[in-house]
Amino acid sequence: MRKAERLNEIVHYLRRMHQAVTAQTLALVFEVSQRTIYRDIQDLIDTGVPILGEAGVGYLIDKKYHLPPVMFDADELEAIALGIGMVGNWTDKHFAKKAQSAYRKIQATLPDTLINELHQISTFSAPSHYKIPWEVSFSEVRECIRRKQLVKFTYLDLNEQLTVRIIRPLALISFSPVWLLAGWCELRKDFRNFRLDRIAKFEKLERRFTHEKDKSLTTYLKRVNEQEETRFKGNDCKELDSN
Amino acid sequence: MRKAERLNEIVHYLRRMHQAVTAQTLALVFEVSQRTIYRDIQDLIDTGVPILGEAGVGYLIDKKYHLPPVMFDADELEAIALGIGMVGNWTDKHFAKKAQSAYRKIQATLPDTLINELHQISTFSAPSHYKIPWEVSFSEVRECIRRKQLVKFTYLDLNEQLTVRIIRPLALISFSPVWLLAGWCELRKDFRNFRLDRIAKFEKLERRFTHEKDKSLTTYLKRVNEQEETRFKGNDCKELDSN
DNA sequence: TTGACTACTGACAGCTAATGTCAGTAGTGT
DNA sequence: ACACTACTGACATTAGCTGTCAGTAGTCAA
Repeated sequence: MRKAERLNEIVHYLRRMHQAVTAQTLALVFEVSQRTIYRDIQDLIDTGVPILGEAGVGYLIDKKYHLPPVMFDADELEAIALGIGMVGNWTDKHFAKKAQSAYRKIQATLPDTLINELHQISTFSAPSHYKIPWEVSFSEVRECIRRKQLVKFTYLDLNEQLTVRIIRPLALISFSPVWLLAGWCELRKDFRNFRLDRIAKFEKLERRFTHEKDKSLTTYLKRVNEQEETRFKGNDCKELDSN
Repeated sequence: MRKAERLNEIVHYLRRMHQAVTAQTLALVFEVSQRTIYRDIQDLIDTGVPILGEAGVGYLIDKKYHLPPVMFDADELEAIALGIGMVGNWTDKHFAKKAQSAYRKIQATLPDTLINELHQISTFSAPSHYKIPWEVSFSEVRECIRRKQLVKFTYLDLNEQLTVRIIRPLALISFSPVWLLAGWCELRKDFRNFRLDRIAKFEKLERRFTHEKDKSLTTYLKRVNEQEETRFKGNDCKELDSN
């Protein structure tokens, strides 16, 4: 069953990438050897999937390729419902509402057989008492990220030092009881994380910033991944705090 | 390669036929045993293809069940993605996989305009260092809930007392760093919560239980809600532990 | 032109997962 | 009651999937 699944996934993967994808990338994503990817691609082409391979470039799929009808299974529904619930418990009202409306849209398309499954869902998320409250508006921060708008705030670091920061907001990261705002700090000229619950006097600045590769989210995530790989586990949350 | 191809062909075959097709027919057409057909159909259903099987009749595919002809907006997509991420970080591998595959199915139906939004998602969930590990298999517990199968285990309560419990498992509840198994305790003749990380020697019993209203999840949830309303906030997790 | 990067092929050993057989349970329609 | 069907479990066999290694050839940029 592994192969059949993978073939499907490869098609989906290629469809949602807009650029060429190399066999090496696919091999990493699907955790198989490149040789296997080459065989898979060949099999897909043999069965009529319009994949184009070019040496030195990678693979491209013709978007027009038509996919078979698909539905969620019971487990997938349960996973989605749980995810929606967690979002509701860990973000703000606005975001929770969006999660709910997405969920309703999904429900609306379900056939009767699956609606019954919904009533049997037995995995929930409860609002946690461990939740650490924050002052800044979650949705406001998200808006600044979207609009590439510089933000300014005072930050109380774990050494209880107060500093004023101006940063390019890049992402909000849920780190269990706390939320982190990841950004490029204009003061330190480097990436930094800030705990939402330690941010005060949050304000949007008029100034927007433009995409710069070495100050982008992609670069940041890449760096974090590299760090993860080269250190042992068992650290606590403190290390993620900024200074 | 035979199987992957056959799975595709079966879908197309069922779509062409407008009446029910028996497993025997499929077995003849594809020159495999009926047993293999049954397995294939199961695999297809597992991946979300809406095939309906009826004893005495045969198989039908429902063409209506194309996935959400639904338009999500950018926020909804972000909320779903975040939820899926949280599920991945807080449950087990099996469940996380299901969440992922659901997400991919949603992605597969998105029009190009929305696919661009996916690349701009900036709200994530990081695997938490606060996560408290548990011994029992998350998926195994879920299976017992589904199958209404009694379970037995030893439980270490917060007073460090060890007891052996036999319960009707009703639901898994995420309570931030810990997961709780909610159930009807056959020993105490009442509803109880058990922290997954304090459960040991988990075993499924042969005996199944039948639905009894006053021992059901619905009743339990109703009771919890009533309790919530009549007490103040600020309690910590201890109260949810059982004894 | 060179060098880096890529697609692609063949061979082979090891092993995973697909398959058929058999035997049984349970639902459907006549 | 009966024929017909979907569906499940166990088990031995083997087909085919996989990784590794080694090599050819196309693409692109400097």
